Amino acid sequence: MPSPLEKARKYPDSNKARILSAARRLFGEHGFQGTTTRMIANAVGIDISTLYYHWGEKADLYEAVIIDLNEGIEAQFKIIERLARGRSLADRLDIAMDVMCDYLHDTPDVSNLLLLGYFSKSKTEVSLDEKVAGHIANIAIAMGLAIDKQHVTLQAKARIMTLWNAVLNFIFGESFFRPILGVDKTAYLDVVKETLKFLLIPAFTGRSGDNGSKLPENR
Amino acid sequence: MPSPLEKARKYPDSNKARILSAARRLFGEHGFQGTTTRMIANAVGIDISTLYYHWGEKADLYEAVIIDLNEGIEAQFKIIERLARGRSLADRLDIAMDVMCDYLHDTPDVSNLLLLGYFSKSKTEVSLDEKVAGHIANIAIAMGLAIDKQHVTLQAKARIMTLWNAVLNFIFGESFFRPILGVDKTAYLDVVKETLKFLLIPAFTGRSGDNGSKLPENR
DNA sequence: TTAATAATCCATCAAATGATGGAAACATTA
DNA sequence: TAATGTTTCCATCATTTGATGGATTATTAA
Repeated sequence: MPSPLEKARKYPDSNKARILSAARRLFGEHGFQGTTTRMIANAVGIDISTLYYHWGEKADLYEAVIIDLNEGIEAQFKIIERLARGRSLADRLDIAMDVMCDYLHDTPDVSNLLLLGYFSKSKTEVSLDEKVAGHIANIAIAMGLAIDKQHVTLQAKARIMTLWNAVLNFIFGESFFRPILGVDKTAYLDVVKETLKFLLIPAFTGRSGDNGSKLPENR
Repeated sequence: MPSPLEKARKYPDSNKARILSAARRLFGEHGFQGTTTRMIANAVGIDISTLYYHWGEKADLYEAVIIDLNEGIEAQFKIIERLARGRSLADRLDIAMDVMCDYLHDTPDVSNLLLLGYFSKSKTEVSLDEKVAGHIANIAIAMGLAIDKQHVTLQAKARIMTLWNAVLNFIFGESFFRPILGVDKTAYLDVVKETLKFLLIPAFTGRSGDNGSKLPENR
């Protein structure tokens, strides 16, 4: 028996799938509380009762969105692991940063929902923490900072968490941060990558991360 | 004529001040949408109409909270600037991290409200961006990365922003991140400081940030 | 003390919101 | 075609929420 999510993914033109997609975008944009079922139904162009028919109550729909989201992230980590295998630490860090930044920039809902999930104290939450703990461990292993999931040091976790969150922040907060930096949309992603590598590379490899910058030092 | 905020600060036992204080905590905890005027009035132990009498509509109260908040942050930056003056870059970075982390950890509302402000797309917002741009520039100058507010490079801004946000994330998301790291409340702040310095110091000074760590390498 | 001002509460409104029952339209299968 | 199951919408409810008018109490000034 296929799960509701599998059914929705299988028929992306169905109303059920469209509801999930619109919910993902709107929950990411306005948060759980800030999104009404009417907003979602409106975005799809259907009546709210159709929404309730397919997904049950609002919290259930939100949960489906989060689960869907996590599966996408896990797939992305598999890609990183494959690309990074056999490379040097500096290369692995570089690859991981690029892949993550590109992925999150292309699917901004992910950043939005993850950050809102971290910070919302509401009880009606899927257990995001276990998922995230797994993600962190996966990166640690892919980067060669740990040999398996059971042996990730506190320090490695904290450092990965910092950088992972930094990407999420820059993507989610683009409309806030980009005007402050005064760059256009394409330059923004480059600045973000460069900044994160500037912090990341020397800390982990002991060499400077300033070389190789393609950005002018103006402004 | 004193502003409403000045009046509230002058009489911290007045209901007007108590409303502001409770609003700050609750807005930080549940966001603007997730906080009802009844929740705030309830926390203070008064009727909602008293709240409306003192602060007008909900958005006005929220605005007062944000303004109050920013003045606190600015005061904190003055402290950093005073402590950092004349020190070496490595020392300045170290001092800035310590002061910021301690301040934000003691007043977690600040992190909560700032991050929610970054990420909420609602229109009813005070212009936080200008304030934050000013904060960033202030840090850049205090750290000796810029000579004045008009000459802060794009790179310096982005780097400071990253670290500033990292602190906010760790404080706001403590209840989410601390279980993942598996440390107690007091150790958490040390891990955060150590992690940020690990990234910060070598990137800016070219030397390793691993020495001087007082944390065991276990787990 | 008295008049005026400030602060508080009670009752209530209108709008928005989550949610549901039931009828109608559509699709599938026998 | 007839019968059955699925999907959609209309109408409607009960709550919640932001907000206000007006009466009542407390405070201050004359």
